[in-house]
Amino acid sequence: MSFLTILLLYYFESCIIASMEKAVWDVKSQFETYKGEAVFDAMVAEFLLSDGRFSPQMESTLAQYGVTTLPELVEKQKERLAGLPKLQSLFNEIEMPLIEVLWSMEKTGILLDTDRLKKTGEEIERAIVAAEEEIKKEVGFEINLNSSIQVGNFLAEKAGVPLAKTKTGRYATNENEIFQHAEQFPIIKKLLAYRMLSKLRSTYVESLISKVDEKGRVHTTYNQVAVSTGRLSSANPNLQNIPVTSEFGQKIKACFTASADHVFVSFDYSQQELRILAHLTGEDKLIDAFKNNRDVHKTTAMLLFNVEYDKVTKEQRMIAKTINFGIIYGMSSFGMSQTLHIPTDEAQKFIDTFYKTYPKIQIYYEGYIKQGKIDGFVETLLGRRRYVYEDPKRKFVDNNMRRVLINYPIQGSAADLMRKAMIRIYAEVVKNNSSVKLLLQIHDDLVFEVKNEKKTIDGLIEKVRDIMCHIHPLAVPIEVDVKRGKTWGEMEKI
DNA sequence: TCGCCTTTT
DNA sequence: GAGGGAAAAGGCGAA
Repeated sequence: MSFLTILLLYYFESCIIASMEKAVWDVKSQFETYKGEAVFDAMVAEFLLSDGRFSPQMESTLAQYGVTTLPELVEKQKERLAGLPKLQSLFNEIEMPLIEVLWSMEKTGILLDTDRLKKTGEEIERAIVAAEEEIKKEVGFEINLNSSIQVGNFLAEKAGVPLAKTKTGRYATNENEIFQHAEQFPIIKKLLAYRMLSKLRSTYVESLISKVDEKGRVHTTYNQVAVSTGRLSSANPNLQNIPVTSEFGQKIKACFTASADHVFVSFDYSQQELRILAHLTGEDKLIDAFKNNRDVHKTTAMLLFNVEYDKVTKEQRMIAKTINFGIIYGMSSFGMSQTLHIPTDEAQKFIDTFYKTYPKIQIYYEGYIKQGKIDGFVETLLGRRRYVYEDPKRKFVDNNMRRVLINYPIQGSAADLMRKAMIRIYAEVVKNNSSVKLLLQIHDDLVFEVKNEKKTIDGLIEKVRDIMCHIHPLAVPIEVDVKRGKTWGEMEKI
C-alpha cells in the first residue's frame, strides 16, 4: 500500500467517523437518549468558540452561522475547530468527556435529612420571630423588613442614619453600607441578623426541602457553558453556595448526610489559584514559598512589611491576604480601600509595594495584556480562550476589561485542571466502582460518597489525591486537603 | 422584569 | 470626575 493510499484511507475513515457523529444541542439534558452513541455537542462547542459574553443559545447560534439545522452548524463548527488545534483538543479531551461525568453526578444526587432540616428550620423561625418583634417595636409602624425601600426610608428619614444612595436614587442598605453605623444605631445589628436568618430560611431551608426526590436525595443541575472562565455553575438547587460561615449555616450543611454505611470524603485544592499565579508568572519568591510549604499570605506580609516570617502579626497577614486575592481579581485601589477600610492612596501604596516585591508578576501581566490586545484573545493553560472585546454600553471599558483579563488565566486555568481531574477520576475511580460516587464539585473542591470501609477509603484517597496533584504539573507542588465526615457540615481533616 | 441584597468560591 | 473585585444563583419587593 502506498503512502498516498494510506493517507486517503485515513481521510475517508475520519470522514465516516465524523459523519456518524450525531449533532446534538445540549447532550447532557438528553443523556439517556444518546448514551453510548457518538455525539457532537454543538452547544458545548459553541461555548469554546464564542466570545464568552453570553451562554450559547441554539436559535441565535444557528442564525449567526447562517444555517437552519444542527448538522449544518456542526459542520461549520468542526471547520473552525480544525483551524484551532488547542481548542479542538480541549473540546475532544475535556469538554465532551465531561458531559457524562456531570450527568452522573446530577443523577446520583445527595441525601438530605429533611427531618433534621425541618427542625433546624424551626429553630431559625423562632430566631426570626424574636428579631422581627424587637425591630418592629423600635420602628413603631408596620414595615416589611424584606423591602429594602421601606427599610432604607426608615433608617435614613426616621432613624437619622446617614445613608448613601444607590445608582437609581434609593437609599443603599446593603451590609457594607450600614454596618459602619452599627455602633451608633443598634437597630442595624438586629436588622442584619434578621436578614441573615431570613436568607437562610427562604433560600436554604424551604427551597431545599421542596427539591427532595422520593429517595430523599436532591439533584442539582450543573451548567458547563455558563461561566467564561470555565468554571461550572450549579442550579435548582445551587449546591455551590450552601452557607459555611454562620452557626446556622453549618447546621444546614450538616443536613446533607451520607447514606447508610457510607461517609463523605472531600478533596480540596489548597491555594490553587495562587499556585497557578506563581506558575504563570515564574515569580521566584512565590515559587519558593510554595516549594518550602510556607504560609503564602504570611510570606507576602513578610516581604510587604519587611519583617521576619515569624514576626508577622495577624493584621499584617490579613492585609497581605486581601492583597494576594485582590491581585488575582485585578482589584483597584478603591476596591481594596473598601475591603480594608483605609484611604485609597494607602491602598494604592500597598499595591505598588506588592508589585515591587514580586516584580515578575508585574512583568508577566504587562506582556500578557499587550499580547491579548495584539491577538484579540487571551488563553488559559489548556488553551481556553477569552476574546478581548469592548462593550459600547459601558463607559470604562479598558479598566473593566483589564480586570476581567487579569483574573482570566488564573481562574480559568484552575477550572481547566479541575475539569481534567474530574474526567480521569470518573474513568479510573468512579465509573465501574459501586463503592464510590462523585456527588459535588464546588470549584476547587470535590465531594464523594464512599462505602465506609477502611480499604475503600484509603484506596480512594491515594488515587484521587494522586490524580488531582499530578493532572498538570506546575512550577510549584500542588496540594490537596482531604476531609471526611458523616455529614457535609461536620467534615474533619485527615 | 428589574433592582437590591446575600450566599459561595 | 465618575466608578471601580472576578463569577455565579436566587429570593423578594416594586412596578
